[in-house]
Amino acid sequence: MGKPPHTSYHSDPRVDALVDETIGRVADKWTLLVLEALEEAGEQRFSAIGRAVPGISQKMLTQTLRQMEREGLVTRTVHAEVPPRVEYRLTDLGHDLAEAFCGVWHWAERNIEKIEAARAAFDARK
Amino acid sequence: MGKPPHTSYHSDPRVDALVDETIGRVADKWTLLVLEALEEAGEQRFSAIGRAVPGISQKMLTQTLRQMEREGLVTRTVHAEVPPRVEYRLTDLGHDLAEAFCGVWHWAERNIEKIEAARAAFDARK
DNA sequence: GCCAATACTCTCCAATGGGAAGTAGGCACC
DNA sequence: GGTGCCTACTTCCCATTGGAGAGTATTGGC
Repeated sequence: MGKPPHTSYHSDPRVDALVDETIGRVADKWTLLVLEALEEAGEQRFSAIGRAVPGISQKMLTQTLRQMEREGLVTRTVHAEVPPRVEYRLTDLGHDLAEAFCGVWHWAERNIEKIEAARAAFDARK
Repeated sequence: MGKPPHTSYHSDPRVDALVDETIGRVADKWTLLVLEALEEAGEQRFSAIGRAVPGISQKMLTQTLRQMEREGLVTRTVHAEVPPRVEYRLTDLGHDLAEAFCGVWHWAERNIEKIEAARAAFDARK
């Protein structure tokens, strides 16, 4: 659909496309988890974020942080020391996004049991 | 981090892990976009969803819908007709998730310009 | 001189995703 | 009565992505 009339506040397909594209870049697992970690702990250094997001590889952490920096979600501050220290902090934009995702986080918390049940049922049926 | 004391309502690492895992399965580009499409248009058939989510391949649409069905986000109704007709509809759980993501959608709408500006600045700098 | 610490960066391999073609199954048309 | 046609998949092949793990740059401390 090019999105039907419906009760939307806009219907500009270019805006829709842009929003979709933005969502596509922002709504992936690692971005969301890193966002969460930074929102909870404030300014953090590279390796601390890595510990806060279990399962992420260094490569993906670097990549995710770079992308987030590019989108204006985090700032990156390099301290010229040895050993090196690089700190990441959410921008206002990043903070707003974290708050927007907060609802999803709560949804997940609230519904873990329902989801597990749905999966068990689905797996049993198939 | 095992998540510091902080003002959280829980601190059970197993719950955290489960939530992370759930987020990981639910927070991907295609799931979010399909969720959006179904939330906007109500019950929809396979190919209509495909048209509503520009860029998705049939394979990913099938896969995403199956996974969403498994998580209990959508119901799948097959009408034994020719040509076949399969309709997908959000469950209450799926509807709640769509509402939770609503904030993200609005955030994207509100901040497209800031994001574009941040990207332009980043690309110019580097 | 050598090691430790940190934030990457690179290389190799496995998994994922897109594109296009194939499948099932019954009805309409010639 | 064979030939398409319609729709929701499914399969195959190939390019891209992601993970594991090793390598790199820097410099103060032993």
